[in-house]
Amino acid sequence: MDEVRHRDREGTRRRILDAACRLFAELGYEQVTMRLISAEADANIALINRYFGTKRELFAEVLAAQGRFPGVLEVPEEELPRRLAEYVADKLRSNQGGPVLTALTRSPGCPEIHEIIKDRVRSAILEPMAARLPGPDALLRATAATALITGAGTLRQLYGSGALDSPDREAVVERLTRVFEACFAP
Amino acid sequence: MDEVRHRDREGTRRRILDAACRLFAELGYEQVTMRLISAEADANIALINRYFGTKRELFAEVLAAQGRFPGVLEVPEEELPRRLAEYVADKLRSNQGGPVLTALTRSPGCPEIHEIIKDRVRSAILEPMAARLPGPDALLRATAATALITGAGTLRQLYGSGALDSPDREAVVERLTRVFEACFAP
DNA sequence: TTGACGGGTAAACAAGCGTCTACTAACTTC
DNA sequence: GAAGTTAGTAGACGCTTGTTTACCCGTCAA
Repeated sequence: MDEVRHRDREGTRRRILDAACRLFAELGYEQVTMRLISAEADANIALINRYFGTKRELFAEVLAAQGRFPGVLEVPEEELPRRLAEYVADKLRSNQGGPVLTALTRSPGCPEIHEIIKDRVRSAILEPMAARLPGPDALLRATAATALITGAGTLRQLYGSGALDSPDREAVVERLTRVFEACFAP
Repeated sequence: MDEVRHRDREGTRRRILDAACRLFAELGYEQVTMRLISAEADANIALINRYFGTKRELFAEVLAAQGRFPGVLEVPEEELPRRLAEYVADKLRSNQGGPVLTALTRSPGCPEIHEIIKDRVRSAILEPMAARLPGPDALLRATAATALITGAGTLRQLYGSGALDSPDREAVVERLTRVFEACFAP
């Protein structure tokens, strides 16, 4: 029997936004369909367009709802390389980067959301990271580190629990720490 | 008026394969349609399926036709970091990696070709590179370097001629060289 | 009680995709 | 010259996509 559905505009809107966030973060933009979101949010498809406009706009709102690079950067500068290394080794291990990183590793090359990803990566990752690096070429060094994170995510999604974490975790973290240090060194 | 078309099976097959290679290398898998390939190759769509089966199989044949990581690895070990740095700074500057690298930077997260990319990246990049690295953890170190190349390609495609090459090229090459050295160091 | 407002729903829409079928016409073989 | 083989073509097929339309019906003010 059909449950009587509550008439709860804000609640429904939030359920849709949460579902979209989860799905985009797991599958990327193109693999997520409106029908998949509606099923996950237990809401009618038409409501997605009614509340958010187009799929593109919904995606933009999901990314905008994300904060800056999650807490990883809030650390003294000398600990940053190790912290990022652990992030790559652990967080990426469970495919649990946020929607911004997922957009970089699963949905690049989709022209529809090119500008959105571009702006969000800059404001959520590149610029905060560059701001923490003293000395010249801060943006270049932040870009190198971001490239490493991005590429690691791509390979991780390709090979699952292979390669990057098949030896003991400590060896991986140690290696990545040195690489990040090379990215940041003046 | 319509030119009389030669009946040239091998020629047509090659035109299709070349066009597909060019397009896949520029746009990635999903953005390339069968109709786009047929137009670029100036051949009828049905012929693509006739000669290559499915789009997926055509893509696999394009990747298989590519050699190993193009000549970049054929260099003494101590010159490898700088060589890769120049490759990333220059070759990626013009979006001219081959179809294999493009698949990594524009078409990851497409389940349809997951296995194809996986196998090809391993055999064309990871394993040849690991084979050139003496000492333990060769695969891990090759993976780190590949992650850097991949991520650099992704960011490059995102920001165009920005970030990674906005300062003088020499600074970029110098920086990347150090990072690759950190990837390869025992 | 009535009437409008608005959240929710089902169904259809147009467009694009990969793929396939039926046909034409050029070359080869006898 | 007739018959058969085969490269090439046009068009449609079935499916999925994002998006929109037309319609319900609970809620609440008058």
